[in-house]
Amino acid sequence: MLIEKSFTALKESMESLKMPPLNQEDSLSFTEHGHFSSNISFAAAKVMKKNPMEIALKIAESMKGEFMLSSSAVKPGFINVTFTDRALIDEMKEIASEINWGKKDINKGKVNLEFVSANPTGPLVLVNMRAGVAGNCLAKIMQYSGYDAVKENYVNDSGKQVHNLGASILFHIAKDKGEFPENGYKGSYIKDIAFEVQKNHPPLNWSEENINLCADEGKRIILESQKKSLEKFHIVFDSWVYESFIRNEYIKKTEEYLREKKYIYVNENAVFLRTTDFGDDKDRVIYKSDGEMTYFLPDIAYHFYKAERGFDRIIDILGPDHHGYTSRIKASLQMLDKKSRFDIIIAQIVTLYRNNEKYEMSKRAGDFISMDELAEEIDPDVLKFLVLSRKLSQPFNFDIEKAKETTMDNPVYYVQYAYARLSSLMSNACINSFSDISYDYDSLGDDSLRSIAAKLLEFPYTVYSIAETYEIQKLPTYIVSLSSLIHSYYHDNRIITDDKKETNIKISVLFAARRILRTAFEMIGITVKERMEKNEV
RNA sequence: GCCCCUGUAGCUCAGUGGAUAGAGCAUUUGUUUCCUAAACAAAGGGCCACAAGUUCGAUUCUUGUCAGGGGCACCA
Repeated sequence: MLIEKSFTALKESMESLKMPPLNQEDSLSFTEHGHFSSNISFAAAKVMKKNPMEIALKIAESMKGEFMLSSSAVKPGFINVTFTDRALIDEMKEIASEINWGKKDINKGKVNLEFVSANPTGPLVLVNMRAGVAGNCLAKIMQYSGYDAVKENYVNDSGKQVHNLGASILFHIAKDKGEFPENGYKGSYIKDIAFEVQKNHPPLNWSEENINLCADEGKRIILESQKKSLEKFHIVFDSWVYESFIRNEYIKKTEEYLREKKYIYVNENAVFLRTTDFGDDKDRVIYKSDGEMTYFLPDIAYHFYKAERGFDRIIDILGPDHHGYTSRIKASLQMLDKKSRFDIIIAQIVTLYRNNEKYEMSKRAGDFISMDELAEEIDPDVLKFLVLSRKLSQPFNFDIEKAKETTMDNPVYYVQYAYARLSSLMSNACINSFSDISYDYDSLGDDSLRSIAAKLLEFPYTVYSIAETYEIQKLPTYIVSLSSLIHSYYHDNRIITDDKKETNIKISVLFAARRILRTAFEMIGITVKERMEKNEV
């Protein structure tokens, strides 16, 4: 890859000048001043205590490589490199011919990516959709960047909330029922489940045993429907971990370990964990004074289980309600003394508006819009693109009516249209694969075509950076800006002409652009359309 | 009270320790050629909340102020 070659040239230049070794990748930026820009001279200037401009001049002068048209030092000390057309054309060929162009083939380690992890007590809601789409996308980004990513869903299938679910269901069945359970679930789906359970069982009276039976049936039915909801968005997991399994297999082990390490103490009959030793603002209870276990211990045990499976990195994408929860889970992971890197990403709240009015939601009261219902109103492709375009750590507000009204101006159609235009060109020009294109010429002709070619070089680096920073919105931003270049070029230029050579030159770049678009679409999970169906709006 | 997040164009939001701060929508104007205007081009619109500090340089980092949002548990 050209950018790799540039790094090498930069490194060799700095070595020959006896400059300190610095991480070149950190200093990479893509600007309009060249195909490759670096501000490494500023970093070097700090270490060497010299003028950055002076350093930049030396580096620019000594950088070597036949792929470079020029390398220059500018103003305060930037280094800009411009590639030759010949080198860009060779790069277009690489993109076209290598199926996984840009994908890192070195193994950077195993990653566990946990997301969604909803309680099996009701339909998945909007923030689950947000986290699901983001997690799915992030896993693909990690894989492209050289990581071996495992997508995991944790199911809280035991504990109090499941008991409440069972009681809420049985309430609609048992004749001798009492009051509606405190903290019970009120959604209408509960009645549907109750009806289902009633069909398969003899009349049930109010008893602990029957509550558990209803809970089991409820969990099963809800999990099935959650899976279906996820499938609508093509969210698929590699691994499902059940809390019941963790409770049986890992709680004891974890507790013994923590006790041995003396992180546990008793105060007023309650059992505490010294999370303050690792930065939490207060110690947390793992057994209440009535002897009941809190949810915290199974969660630690679950992370113990994760760490034990040899992941180099563990990532949790959590909902907004876990905001105050991150410091204690991080503390507990440090207690386990595993060397895995551990990151928590909070997927912020999704708030719906209808005609500028906020739509208040409460899951427990049964008043909410599920991700299924939303998918019925708005095309999942549109939702995915919208959701991924916003920073995950920021609250996401949008108006359903507006999202429907403005479909004409929706960015997802914009980018799909760019792809469809390219596909049409390829079929008109009878190009089925890169072998139909000739790459034996030395000029790209004009700057607008050159800038599309240069934009393609950015793609892998955009992806790699997301794998480290989790700023997924950079991918949609990239796709939109590439699409914009394509639309603009398409509008201004006739691509297929009688001049075979010129046609071929244009096609060589556009074929590669189409390749990159396709890879990017697959990463964010939107449909790749060879042609657009005209919408009646 | 304590903690976290946010404040960038009329609106919804990107972005960055550096080279002229961007996009979409909205407004005004112009452009229809392979997949079609679901597109392109141009114009207007900004004390990057405010103030101080850090340095060669801050919209970006630090602190404070003001404003908005979210979270605090022997609930899950």
